[in-house]
Amino acid sequence: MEQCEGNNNDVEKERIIFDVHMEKNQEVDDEATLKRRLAGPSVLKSGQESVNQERINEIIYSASKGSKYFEAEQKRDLELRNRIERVQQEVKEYYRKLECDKGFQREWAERTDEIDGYMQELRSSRDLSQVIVHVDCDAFYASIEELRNENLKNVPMAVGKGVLCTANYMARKFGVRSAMPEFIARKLCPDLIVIPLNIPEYAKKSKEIQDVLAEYDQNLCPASIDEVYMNLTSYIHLHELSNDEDNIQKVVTQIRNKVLEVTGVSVSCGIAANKLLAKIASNMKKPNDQFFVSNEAELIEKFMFELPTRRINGIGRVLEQELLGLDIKTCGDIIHSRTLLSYVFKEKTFQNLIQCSLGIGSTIVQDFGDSNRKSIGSEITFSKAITSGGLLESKLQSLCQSLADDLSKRDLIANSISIKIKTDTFQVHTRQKNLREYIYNDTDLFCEALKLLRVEYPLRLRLLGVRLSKLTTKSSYFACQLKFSKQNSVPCPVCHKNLEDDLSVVNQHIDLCLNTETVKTVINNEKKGPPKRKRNTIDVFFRH
DNA sequence: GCGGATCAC
DNA sequence: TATGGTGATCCGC
Repeated sequence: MEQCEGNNNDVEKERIIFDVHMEKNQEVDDEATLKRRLAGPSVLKSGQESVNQERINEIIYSASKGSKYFEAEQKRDLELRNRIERVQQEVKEYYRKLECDKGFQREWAERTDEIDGYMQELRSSRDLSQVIVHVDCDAFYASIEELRNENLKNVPMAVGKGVLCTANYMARKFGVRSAMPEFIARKLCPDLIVIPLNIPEYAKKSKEIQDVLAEYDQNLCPASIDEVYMNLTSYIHLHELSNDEDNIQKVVTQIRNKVLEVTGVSVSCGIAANKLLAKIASNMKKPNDQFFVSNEAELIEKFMFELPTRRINGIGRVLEQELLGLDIKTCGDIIHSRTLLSYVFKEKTFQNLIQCSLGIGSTIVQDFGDSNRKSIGSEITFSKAITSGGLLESKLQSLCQSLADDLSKRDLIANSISIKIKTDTFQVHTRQKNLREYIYNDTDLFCEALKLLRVEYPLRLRLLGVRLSKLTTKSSYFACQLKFSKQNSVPCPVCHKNLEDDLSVVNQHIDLCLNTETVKTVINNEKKGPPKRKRNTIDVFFRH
């Protein structure tokens, strides 16, 4: 009973804090959240420390006002704020029940115990034995363009077409950022030089960088064109280096110097015991520097405690706002409000929040390459909205053609197709269909995509896309074929007819037969691939 | 299974 | 005047 009263006092305190927070929230200017939204997702990127964010947001806001994009964003912002308000009302109700509803008090206390048990399990599963480094190239595309043309080094410059992909640090001082439309960037920085994309160059440089890094870890895991995870544990062992911070820092400094020397690109590194922490760490000291996170559990949790939620990979603008609506700013706040959050969010989201806030993450650094691919697609934005009809359908056809090329390059066939459309009011829709047959050539893609598209007429589109999923490789089919092969004749696994043992003959025949359930089953059995990586989930939760 | 929404880069 | 392309995942229905 005593404990129960203690809890009640705590609840009372929480409720008062929350009410004060809600009152403060009411005072926030209605346009403030929209201004932040329009400022884009990369506001907290490095190189922005010295800019006057308020002023920049004001310029972006007035430059956007009146456009269809603006109106669409305004609508989304309103929906988000309504959602947040609904959750806040829910929370008020929880606090009300906590004050007077004995049954709910008990449930809440039990839930808290359960969560604490879950956290203990998570903590005991912590693997702190690995030395993992996240390598992140600084302003990657921009730094490559500077290597290609030295004159660009001393001027504000960005890379992209219509929308910017990245900006050099000089441009960032003006508030120019990735994902920003060019015309707004020019308002912020009239002298901005904008360079068109040279993706093949960037891919080449990316490979060069990976080649240097591979000397330290052969199994390195590229996370994107400009990011790599590596595991230095073996390297340190092999070179009989001691495992202390000093030594690790030295090795990473050496790696960064080597990358810079060989490729001309500066990188930032995060060093930690898992990928989650390493990723956060590489962002702590950008550009051209490194940050070390201890591998002692206590220090890790201390590090996470003060960390703003947004720094976690996977917590974006929306979830950040939703959390702020509950007065949650840091990972420490997440842990503190854990019971409430277990009511507010779904199981997956909740567990992820708790895990991340404890600084627990995967230690698996392994490149699955293309074998893990779930979908492949192609989409295009039109310079002017296109209405239903021949022109739109010819655009669809060329999308299907390029997609078919991609498929054949990767030896893939697909069992599901979807189209994506964005109307001239920036509303996005997808239409998906599972197929009875595997498809891969442009004609079949176009035929299926066209059916999905025509249903939606009449349309006025600013974007059209096609995406394929339920993929498998043609070669997995070859493997299946070999299994069945005999000396000089091969039975077709579909119709069991004996075929001449000649690759092209068999291939042609099976292409024709590929639409039967039999083959689909065999192919799926052959496929399977590496086991799916699972999060450390413990299902003590939400058994009902 | 489908469609919308969110997220990363 | 004007706001990208590719891929993944989660959630509600």
